[in-house]
Amino acid sequence: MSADLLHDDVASLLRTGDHRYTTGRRRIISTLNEAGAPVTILRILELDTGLAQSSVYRNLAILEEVGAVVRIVTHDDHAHYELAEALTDHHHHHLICTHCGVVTDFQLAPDTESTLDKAFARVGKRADFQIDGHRLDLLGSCAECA
Amino acid sequence: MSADLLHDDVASLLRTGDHRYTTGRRRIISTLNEAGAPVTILRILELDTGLAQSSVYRNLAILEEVGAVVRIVTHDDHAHYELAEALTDHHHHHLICTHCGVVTDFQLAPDTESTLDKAFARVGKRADFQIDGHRLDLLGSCAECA
DNA sequence: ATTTATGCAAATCGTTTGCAAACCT
DNA sequence: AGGTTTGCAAACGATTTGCATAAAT
Repeated sequence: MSADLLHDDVASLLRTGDHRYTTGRRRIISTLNEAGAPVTILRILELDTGLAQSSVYRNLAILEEVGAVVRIVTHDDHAHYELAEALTDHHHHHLICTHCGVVTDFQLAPDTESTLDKAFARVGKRADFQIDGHRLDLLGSCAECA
Repeated sequence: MSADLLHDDVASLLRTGDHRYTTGRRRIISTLNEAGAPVTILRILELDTGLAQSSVYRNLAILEEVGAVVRIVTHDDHAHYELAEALTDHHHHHLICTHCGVVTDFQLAPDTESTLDKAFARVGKRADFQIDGHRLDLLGSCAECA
C-alpha cells in the first residue's frame, strides 16, 4: 500500500477516536511501515531521534486503542509493535527468536487458516468464550542464533 | 498423574540441572498442580502464604529453566505459570480473557494439531528458523466478562 | 562441612504519569 | 481561545538481586 493511503487510514482511525494525527504520530507510523517487522520502542527511538520516549509510549497506546498498531508481547521484556492487519491487509503470525528476541512475520496457507478458524469457533462455543482474535507464535532460533 | 509421580519427575528434572528439590519448590509444584489452570505469582502467594515472594520468583525461574513449568506471557502484565506439558502429558493452548486476565487451557483435535505441525515445519524450513515450540492463544472475553 | 536455598529489603528497569509549555483547529 | 499533545522528570510496579542466615546433601 502506498504511504499516503496508509496515513489516510490512520488519520481516519484516529479521528473516530477523537484524536489528532500529529507529526509525531505520523512519524511513528512511518517508522513502523519502513521497519517492515515488529520493532521495540527502543528501536523506534533509535530510528527516529526526534521523538520523546514518553510520547512514543503514549502515542503507541493511543494508536493501539484505535486499532492502528498491535503490541506483541514476547518472552524477553520489550514489547514489539507493528502496523495492524487492518492497515496492511496481511494476516500473519510471528516467528520469535528466543535467543536474540527478534520477531518476524510469516503467513499460513489460506486453507490452513480456515481449518484453524473453524476449530477455534468450535472451541469458543464449547468453552462459552467469545473469541476476538488469535495469536500464533513459533518459538525457536533464527538463522543467526541457531 | 499421581502427585507422587509428579514430584518424582520434577525432582529428576531438577537433579539434572544440579538443583535441589526443596520444600518450597515442592509446595510451588503442588500449588500449580492443584490450581489446574495457569496462575499468577500473586495468586501462588495467596494460595500458599508460607512462601517468600522472592523465593517464588527465583524458584519459578529455575523450574522453568529445567523444563518443569512454563511461563505464559499475556497482555496484562502478570506472568502466569503452569506445569510443563512434559509433566502433564497434555498438549494444549490458552484462552486468554482480555478483560479480567484469566487464562484457561483448551485442546485441539489431534488431526488439527498435526495439520498445524506440518504447516509449521514448512514455515521453519522456508524461513531458515529452527522451531522449538509454538504458542497458540485465543483472545477474547470469558463467560463472566462477555 | 560444604554447597545451595531462603527471606528480607533495597535496587532495577520498562513503562506510566503530573505538569507547564507548545500545538492544532 | 479551547482543548490536545508534547517533553521533561518524577513516580510506579513487577521482577531481580545482595547479603546474612537456614536448609539440604
